[in-house]
Amino acid sequence: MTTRTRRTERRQEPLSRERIVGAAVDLLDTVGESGLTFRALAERLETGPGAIYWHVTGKAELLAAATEAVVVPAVAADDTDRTPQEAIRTLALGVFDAFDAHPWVGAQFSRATWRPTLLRVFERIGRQVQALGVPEPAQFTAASALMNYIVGVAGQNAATTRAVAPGTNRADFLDATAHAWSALDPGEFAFARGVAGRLREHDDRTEFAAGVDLIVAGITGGT
Amino acid sequence: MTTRTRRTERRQEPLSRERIVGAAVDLLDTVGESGLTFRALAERLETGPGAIYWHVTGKAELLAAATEAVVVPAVAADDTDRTPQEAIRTLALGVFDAFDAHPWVGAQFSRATWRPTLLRVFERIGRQVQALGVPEPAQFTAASALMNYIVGVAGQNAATTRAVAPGTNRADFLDATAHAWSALDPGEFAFARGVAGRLREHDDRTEFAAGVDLIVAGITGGT
DNA sequence: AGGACGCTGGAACGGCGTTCCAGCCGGAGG
DNA sequence: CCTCCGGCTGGAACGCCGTTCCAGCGTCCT
Repeated sequence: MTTRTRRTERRQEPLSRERIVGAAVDLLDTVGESGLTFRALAERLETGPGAIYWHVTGKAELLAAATEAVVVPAVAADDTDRTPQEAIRTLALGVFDAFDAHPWVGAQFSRATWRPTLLRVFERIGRQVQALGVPEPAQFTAASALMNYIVGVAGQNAATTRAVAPGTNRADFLDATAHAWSALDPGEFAFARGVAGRLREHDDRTEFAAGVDLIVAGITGGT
Repeated sequence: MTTRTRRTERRQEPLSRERIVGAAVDLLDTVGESGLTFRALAERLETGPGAIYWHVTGKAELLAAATEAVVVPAVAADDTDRTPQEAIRTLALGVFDAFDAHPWVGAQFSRATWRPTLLRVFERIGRQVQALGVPEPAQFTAASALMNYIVGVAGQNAATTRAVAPGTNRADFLDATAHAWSALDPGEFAFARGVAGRLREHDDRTEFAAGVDLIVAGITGGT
């Protein structure tokens, strides 16, 4: 039976930038940042490393494309029938959840190749700032502050929770951390020791959202 | 003249963890993150790569030690004779300036090896939060919010300004960015186009400090 | 039918982090 | 004084990485 009856699947579906970026996101999600390798990517796509370079220029562009593929949908929520405050909150939580689900994304925003993606986030935030009625001269500063807070704090949070070994649940991790803090030097780390117990009951996501609301309140005049 | 008259300089001052970390910081500052190589480090220390491993366990520990060497002095300012608000502001600007002077530090805080350093920052912030008179149940949340803002936003700012090619000055860079934004698609990037001109006159450091003040005001009750 | 070309994928290169180990060198013990 | 020993050194080597190169496949145009 050497004859192939099914001619339509020639060898496989052809390579494409989309398929490559998709496989890269998968690899980053499952094996982590160090697991994204041109060789591993080639194996998953059943090809050689060289073929990938026909579609992307190198690893930097690949990481940028993977970042964009994750972040852009997360900030593309529908705005209609929402107050600007609600829209900003939704957008912020979209970024937060995307960073949380794909811990490698936060690190990308500390590197140099993120610019187009960040500009998209800035644009969406800026439009809501306009809708808030912020006067034109203050719009740039207001949008910058919000964007820096959202991307910066969400990234910082993702870096913190990434320390959790995969498989352990959040409660166990917080328990272990609280225990470690309680054992710190009482002189040097008095404050951390004292608040160690609060670790168990706090909720990063809620506190992140509260921070967004606080900045929005500050922007709109605080009156 | 094959005889060595100077016997005192045997070969060099001996290797030590301190000297290695110092050279690593130098290398990171001058050549950037990709310039920190065990081979380059060995050459600068006039030794071989193997010798370095007697003093540090690997590159991860080396990066963590370099980060600590830069950040800890930056947050160790003298607190006496300051209001808590002033102390927090000074601390925040210390982190901001350290991240700005050593752009590779911000990226470290998105990775997994920063924990001891971050805890030191948290401790210092927490003590000032206590001094502000924040009630005990809210201290943890308040200190977390401040720390996340300070580290997150300072890191984000450092990543943005790092895009500047070394040698170009800030005004030229802002000019070029403003020009690029003005050329964006009017439909997709209406807001960014509109505020492009504001880029030239804004000051990241001042706006960062204003954000810190805003959060402090929110923490202390906002009355 | 034949040529051209987009696309493939395996081989190869230089450089990386890391490991290994032969040997140096200063001080403790005879 | 010599000898031995162990902390410390530094160069060689290993495996893996990103990237480049190129012979050849398949498809479409002429």
